[in-house]
Order: sequence, then structure tokens, then C-alpha cells
Amino acid sequence: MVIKRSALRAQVREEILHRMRTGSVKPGEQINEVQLAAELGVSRTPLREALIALEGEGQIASESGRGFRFLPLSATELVELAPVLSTLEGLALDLSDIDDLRRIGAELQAMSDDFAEETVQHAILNQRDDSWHRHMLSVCPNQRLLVVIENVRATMHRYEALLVNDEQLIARRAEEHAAIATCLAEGDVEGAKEALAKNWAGGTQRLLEVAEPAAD
Amino acid sequence: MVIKRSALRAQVREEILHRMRTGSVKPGEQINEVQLAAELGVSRTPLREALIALEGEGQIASESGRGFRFLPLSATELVELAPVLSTLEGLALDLSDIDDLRRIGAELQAMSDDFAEETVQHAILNQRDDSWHRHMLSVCPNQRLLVVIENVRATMHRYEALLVNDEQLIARRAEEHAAIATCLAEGDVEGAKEALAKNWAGGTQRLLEVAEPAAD
DNA sequence: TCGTCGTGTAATGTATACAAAATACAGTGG
DNA sequence: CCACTGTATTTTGTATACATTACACGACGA
Repeated sequence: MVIKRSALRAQVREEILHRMRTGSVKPGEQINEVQLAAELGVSRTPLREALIALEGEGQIASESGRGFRFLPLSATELVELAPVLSTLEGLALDLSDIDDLRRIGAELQAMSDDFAEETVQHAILNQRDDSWHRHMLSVCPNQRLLVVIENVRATMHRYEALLVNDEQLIARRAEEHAAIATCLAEGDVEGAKEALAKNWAGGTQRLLEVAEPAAD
Repeated sequence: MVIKRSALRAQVREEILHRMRTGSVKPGEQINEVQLAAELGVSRTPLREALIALEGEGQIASESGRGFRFLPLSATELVELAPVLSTLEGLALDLSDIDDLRRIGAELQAMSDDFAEETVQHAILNQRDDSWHRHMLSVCPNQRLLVVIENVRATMHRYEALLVNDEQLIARRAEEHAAIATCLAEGDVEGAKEALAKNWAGGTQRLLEVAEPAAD
């Protein structure tokens, strides 16, 4: 086993990301370094390092002399991100070996059945959604593309706190994923890309419906 | 005028990026913080902050306990990045207003003529290449897409030091850009996307030819 | 001779201290 | 009463000091 003794700044970064994704911080809120550092039980140094790393990743904003602030949620951002992501994942499918996709398609079908299972925590659900897409992309040979996709997805993760346990929502996700998987299993890449685009467009749409208050 | 008193870490970040792009640092090289900090005339704090920011941007690597190192150049990376970039820029064209593209196309034609001018420093040339593409994307309404594109381009910038003043190279670039511009001016988006893909594929190909030693 | 262990040195990671900026606020003048 | 200015306080940005980890090197034993 590879033991990675993670630095404090890595742990702090994870904790901040976690708070952003569980909605325990107000988007757009100003960050007080001393306060947050005390809260996390570390000095300002690793905290600032974590904040700067997140800024580089586009997850946090800073203004010189004025410190850091969480990025506000914006309907525009979400709407803009969807076509980017579906295009990139579509490219990933195009670059993948067709036989690999057929094989993976079958596995993805089994996974999408899990989505229809009894009610689960939405955190778990998002995690499954993640691993589903990751599994779909696992046969794509273009590593750089996967990195870019991961970055874009990270940006969208900021919105996941808006999702609640909505039965209908869960059902639709299961349907959509099943549709994609079926296309892949049949080797119909074009159909899968189309279904993928629908999946992302629908996903953002549902988020927007839930999140009226988070106007742009 | 908006005066932005840039923090030290921002200046340091710029300087490091500059060194990476002018080839004055060895790719893959380990970074000695105290040495580099002394060289830049700052303390380790803003230097480390700049390094961490660059790490978040994917421009340098770090291993906990082992510090920072410049990323090695890799032929694979370059090859993988080309389709990502051309796909994204193609998407940008798809999302742009067709009339805007026609107008911009004419302006881009004029700009591509400049590429054919008398020999210029390759730094200047890259700068022009940049502003050419940026101008092409200026009518794309999807701001997030532009951010993602900028990130990918930033990664490719690490390779620009490999380019030398090669007449043939310059000529081909001028041709390719002119081809794209012509398509846009005629409102032929599909043709432009095709030419774009050729441009990026060709660009990376030329880099690879020049840079045999930088094997993966 | 090779491998292992232990020590010393140099590097990174974190905490604290200091400096400089931005904000809040009270006082003054109109 | 409002606007402005100067000062106090808070907060960020940078430097330095300390702790801890990784690395190099040499001694010891097999």
C-alpha cells in the first residue's frame, strides 16, 4: 500500500471543499483567515496555502489586499458548463475503443439500476453519479482530456448542495443513465453522446428549478 | 484607470511562468525554495504561495515532503491536448452567433496576413497567435468555456520554448490561420472547425518534429 | 563487496511575528 | 444633518523562526 502522509494544506483543502459541497458555507461569503484557521485547528499558513490552491483550481476567488471569498453560485455558470462537459465527455467516447465501450456499457447498465434503488442520501447518490461517469470514461486513452473533464466537474460540484432527496429526480437520473449505457452496449456512440447531452442539460435544468433563489 | 497593486505572489507567479515559457528552467527539475526565493529577492512565503497556485493550475507538480518540481515535457501530453483544444474551440464557434463570426472572420483574415510578415521574434509570434485565437473566441457568449480553453492553452504554453524561428513554420501558420478566417468570413463554421483541427494537429506535429529529445 | 543501519545535513512544512493595507468609526467642519 | 478627514482597529500580506521530514554518507556487520 502506498501511504501518502498528506500535508496539512491538503487536509484543509479537502475540508473546505467538503464544506462548500455540503452547503455549510455561504456562497459569496468573505473568508476570515484567523477565524477559519482557529476553527480548523491549524495556523494561517496551511490555511492560506489551501485557499491559494483552490483559487488556482477556480474554486475560490481572491482580491489582493482583500483576502479570499467563496464564489457565488450562478445560474449562468451552470448553464454554460453543461455543454462544455457534454462535449468533452462526448469527445472522450469518440476517442475510446468501440469494443471497450460495448463492454463498459453492459457494466454501466448494471450500475444504473442501483440508482433506482431505495432512497439513499443525496451525498451517496452524487458519489455514485460520479463513479458512474468515471467508469464510463475509464476506457478513454486520452489522460489529459480526463483531467480537463475532472476540472469542469469539480466546478459543478459546488452546486450539488442544492440537490435534495427528490424521488422524481432520482428516477429521471436512473432513466437517463440507463439510456446512455444501452447505447454504449449496442455500440451506438452517437446515440450515447446525444443521451449524454440530454443528461447534462437535464441535470442543470433540475438544479435550476430547485434553486430559484440562487439567481445570477 | 484601475490600479491593481499586485501582490508579491502574483509577480512571482508571473516570473516563474515566464521562465518556464522561455526555457530558462529545466523541465522536470526540482525546485529549491531558499535558492529561488533568494534569486527573486523575496522570502519563501510568497514564493511557496506562487508555486502552490501554479500547482492548482496544473503547471507544476508537488509531492508532500518532497517539495515542488517543474513538470517534464511529454510528447504524449502534447498529442493528447490537441484534440481537446480543437474540440473546445470548435464548440466555441458552434455557440457563437453566425453573423458575429462572419464579421470577425474578415478581421482575422487581416490579422493572419501579419503572420506572413518579415521575420519576428518567436515570442512575438506566439503572442500574435494567442491574440488571434482570442479574437476568434471573443464573440463566443459562453464565458466558462473560454475559461476552460484558456486553461488548456496555458498548459500548452509550456512547450512554446521549443519553437524556434523557422521560416517554413511561420509560413504554414499563416496559411492555416488564413484558411480558418476565410471559412468564418464565408459563414462556413464546419469548414472552420475542420481547419482548426488541422491547425492544432499540425502545430503539435511541428513541435514534436523540432523536439525529438523531449521524448515522453 | 554488498547491504543495512545510524547519524548528520539539508530541505520542506508549519507556526509565529511583524508590516502594510483596508475597513470602521468618531470627530470636525460645512 | 451630511460629507469629509484623520485615527484606531481589524485583516491581510510577508518575513522569519521553529519543527519535522527526507536525503546523503559513512560505519558496521554479514
